[in-house]
Amino acid sequence: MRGLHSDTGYLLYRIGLRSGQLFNAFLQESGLRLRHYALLRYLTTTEGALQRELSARLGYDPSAIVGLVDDLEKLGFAERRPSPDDRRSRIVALTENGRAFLRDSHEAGRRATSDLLQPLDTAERDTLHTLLQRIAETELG
Amino acid sequence: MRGLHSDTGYLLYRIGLRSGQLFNAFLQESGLRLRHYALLRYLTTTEGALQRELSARLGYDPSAIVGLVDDLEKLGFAERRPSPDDRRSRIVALTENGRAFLRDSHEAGRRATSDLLQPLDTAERDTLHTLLQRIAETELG
DNA sequence: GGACAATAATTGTCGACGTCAATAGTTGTT
DNA sequence: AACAACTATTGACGTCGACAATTATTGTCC
Repeated sequence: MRGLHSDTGYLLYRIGLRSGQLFNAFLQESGLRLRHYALLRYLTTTEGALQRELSARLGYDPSAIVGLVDDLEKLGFAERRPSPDDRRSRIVALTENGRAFLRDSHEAGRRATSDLLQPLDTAERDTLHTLLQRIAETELG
Repeated sequence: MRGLHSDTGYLLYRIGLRSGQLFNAFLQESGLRLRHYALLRYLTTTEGALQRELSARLGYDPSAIVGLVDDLEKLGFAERRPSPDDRRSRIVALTENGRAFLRDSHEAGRRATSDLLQPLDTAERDTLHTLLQRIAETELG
């Protein structure tokens, strides 16, 4: 029996942790964390999303979404709007400030991932990305 | 600008979290967690390791190693032996019970990873493993 | 139409985790 | 002999992810 590094699942766990650390390091100066950033970037794909939807798509607990949107609202990067057809729901949407922040930080974000994938050449990175996306589609929805 | 799922680093982060969850689920009945399991499996690769060495190889803080070895000692899966040439150090080694536990749980462990990698065929799993190992060598030592 | 289940957001709690500072005991150096 | 470096340990702190409970609102069913 060999060490755990022979196990793909464990490698994913370890490298995933490291990747989160790199993301958080690049976000540090902005006062955001990876989860805020993920939420912001998800908002770019939609006009506005219910918190419920954010929870499902990002894989965070609904209770976690509350605090994240609170923080983003305080920074002026996102806002809650009342839903026209359901007074329970609130629609979360990017603000202009949020869009500007994403534009400015885009390069730094790419660099975080690029650091991690440094040992791989371009073709290998593509391969890795494709394989991971297949897993993500099945496992994370 | 697209969502974060287009970013390989973020995918690694998300899938890594999921992998850790699957491992912990399979370990639940044994009372261990992924970190204990990783330590146990590392011990199979060596006659005995200083806690300092475990910290470096597994990427856990030295203070975390203390608690993990405590737990494993209580369960009888590992033991601390005095180091002959340095009274500061303790050598951590697998016990016979520890070896038996690893034998018994080996299949379940493989299944946890196999579940996660289900969307991939054998060749793709090999490819993924190779790429991850390249990253791990550079990033994790 | 009225009772009741289901849903959206929120609050609070809990254990696990990663990081860091501080300490005691031991060794190496000069 | 004095002092720096190292090993294991303890303790503290903030973050993170999972869960239970609550409030307000909507949908369903008889």
